[in-house]
Amino acid sequence: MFFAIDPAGGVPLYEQVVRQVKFAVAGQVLKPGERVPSVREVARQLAINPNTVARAYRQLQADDVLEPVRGMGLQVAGGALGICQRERLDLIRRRLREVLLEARQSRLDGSEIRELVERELDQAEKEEVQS
Amino acid sequence: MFFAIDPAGGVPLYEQVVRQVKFAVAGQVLKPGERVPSVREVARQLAINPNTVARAYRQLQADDVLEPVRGMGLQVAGGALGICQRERLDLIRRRLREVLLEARQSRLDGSEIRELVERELDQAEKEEVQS
Amino acid sequence: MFFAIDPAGGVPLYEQVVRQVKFAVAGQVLKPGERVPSVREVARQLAINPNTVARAYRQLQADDVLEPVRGMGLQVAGGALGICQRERLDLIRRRLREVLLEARQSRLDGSEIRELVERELDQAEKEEVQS
Amino acid sequence: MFFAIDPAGGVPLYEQVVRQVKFAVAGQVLKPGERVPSVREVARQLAINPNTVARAYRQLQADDVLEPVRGMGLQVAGGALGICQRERLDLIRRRLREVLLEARQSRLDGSEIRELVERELDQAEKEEVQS
DNA sequence: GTGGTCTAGACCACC
DNA sequence: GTGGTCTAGACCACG
Repeated sequence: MFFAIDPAGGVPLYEQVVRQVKFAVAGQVLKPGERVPSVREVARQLAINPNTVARAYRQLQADDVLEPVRGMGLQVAGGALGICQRERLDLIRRRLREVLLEARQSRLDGSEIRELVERELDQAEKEEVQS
Repeated sequence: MFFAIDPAGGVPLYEQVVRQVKFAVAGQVLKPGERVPSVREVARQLAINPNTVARAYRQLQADDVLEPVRGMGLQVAGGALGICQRERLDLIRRRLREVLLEARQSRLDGSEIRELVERELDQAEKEEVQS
Repeated sequence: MFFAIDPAGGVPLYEQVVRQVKFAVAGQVLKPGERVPSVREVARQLAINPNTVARAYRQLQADDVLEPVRGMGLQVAGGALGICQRERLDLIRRRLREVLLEARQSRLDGSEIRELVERELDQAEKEEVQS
Repeated sequence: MFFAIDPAGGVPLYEQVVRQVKFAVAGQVLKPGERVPSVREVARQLAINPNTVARAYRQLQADDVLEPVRGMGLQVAGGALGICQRERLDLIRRRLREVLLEARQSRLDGSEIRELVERELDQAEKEEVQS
C-alpha cells in the first residue's frame, strides 16, 4: 500500500517498517486518527512474517506513534506528527554531524566538504527529477 | 599508539580497530614498511580479547593494508597509504550520500539541507579549535 | 442512564458495561424488578458494538444480576442488590490486598504504606469535593 | 537462580520476567554493573522459550535497566537502581490511587477504607512473619 | 476481523 | 559462549 522493504541490506525488517511508518506520518501521508493497515495485511503485502510486522507496530506504540483501538486495530496517535517530525530532523542532524566530524578528522577542510555536499546534493536532485 | 576504543558504541570492536589502523596509515602516523604491534600487545593495551584484534588484523591483511613478515609479525604494506586515503574519502562520500538522500526523502529541500550542513560545519570547526 | 465508557483505557468495553450495571444496582439506581434498556438501545447510546453489549448482558445473567423476562428483554434479578454490594466490597478488598502485598514485597514498611494511603485518600477526598 | 514464574495467572510471562528483574534491581539483589544470567540460562531454568526471555531483556534495555556488553551478554545499567526504585513506587502509588478511587465511588467513607487498609495490612504482616 | 502471547527452531554477528 | 533477527504456526481476548 505505501511502502517497500529491502530484505537484504543490513537494516532489520521490523526497523524498516518502523521507519516507513514514521516517515509517512512525518510527511503527512498518514494523519493522526487514521487507521493503519492490519498486521496481517502488511505482512501479506511485504511478503514477510506477521510477527515481524507486529514487532514493528509494538515498537511504534512504545514510541507513541500508534495507539490501539480495541478490537479495531491501530491508528496514528494524536501527537504522532510532532514526534515523527522532530525525530526525523534529529536523526538526520545526528548522522550529518557524524559524517562531518569524520570528514574533519580526515583532514578535509571546510571548502572541500562543502564541495562534496554540493556535488551529492545536485546528484540527489537529478535522481529525484527522474523518478 | 592506539586510543579510543568504545566497547559500548554500536560499532563492532574489531571494526574500530580496523579503522584506527587505516586512519593511522592515511594520516601517515603509520608508514609503509613499519612494523605493527603484536596482537597480544594491542589486546593488552586496549583491554580487549586477543581474538578480536586477530580478526581485525586478518581483515587488514585482506584489505592489503598489512602484510606478514615471515616470523616477524605484520608490517604496513607498500600500497597501504594510497588504499587508506582513497578508502577514507570513499567512505565519507558514501555516508554523505546516504544522509543527503535520506534528507531529501524527508521532504527537506536543498536550502534547508545546506543550512543544516553549514550549521554543523561551523560547530565542528569551533570544537576543533578548542581541542 | 449509562455514562463514561472509555474505549482507550485498558479495561475491555464489555467489562466496563458490566461494572456500570453492577454499580448502578449496588447504588440502588437500578432496582430489582426494573427493566433494563435493550442491547440496541445501550449500544446506540454508548456508540459501541451491539455484540459488546450483548456480551456484557450475557455475563450479567451468568452472575445472576439480570434475568430474562419472556419476550420482554431483561430485568434486574431479585437477589441482585445483595450480590452487587457484596461483589463490590470483595472486589475492592481483593485489589487492596494485592496492592498492599506488592508494597510489602517492595520492602516498604507499614508506616510508609499508611502514609501513602493517607496522602492518596486526602487527595481523593479533595477531588470529590470539587466535582 | 532468583525468580519464579506463574505460567497461568493473566500476566504475560515476559512481563513477569521484566518485573522480577526490576524488583531485584530495586531491592539491590542485582547491582549496577553486575552481569545478568544469559537468555538461554534463564529460559532453561524457568522452562520457557528463549524468545520470551529475550523479549523481556529487550524491554529492559529499552527501559535503560539493562545494557549490552558486546558479545558478553547484558549487565545492569548505571542508572538502573534509581529507575527501578522510582518505578516501583510509582506503580504502587498508581494502583493504590485506583483502588481508593474505586472505593470512594462505592460510597465507602474514609474511615471504612482506613479500617479495611489496617485489616489487610495486619494480615499481610502476619503472613510475612510466618514465611 | 483485530492485536497479543508463546513456542519451536533456524541463522547471523560478535567476542 | 553471547544477544539479535526472522519464520512458522498455534492459541487467546476483544469487538
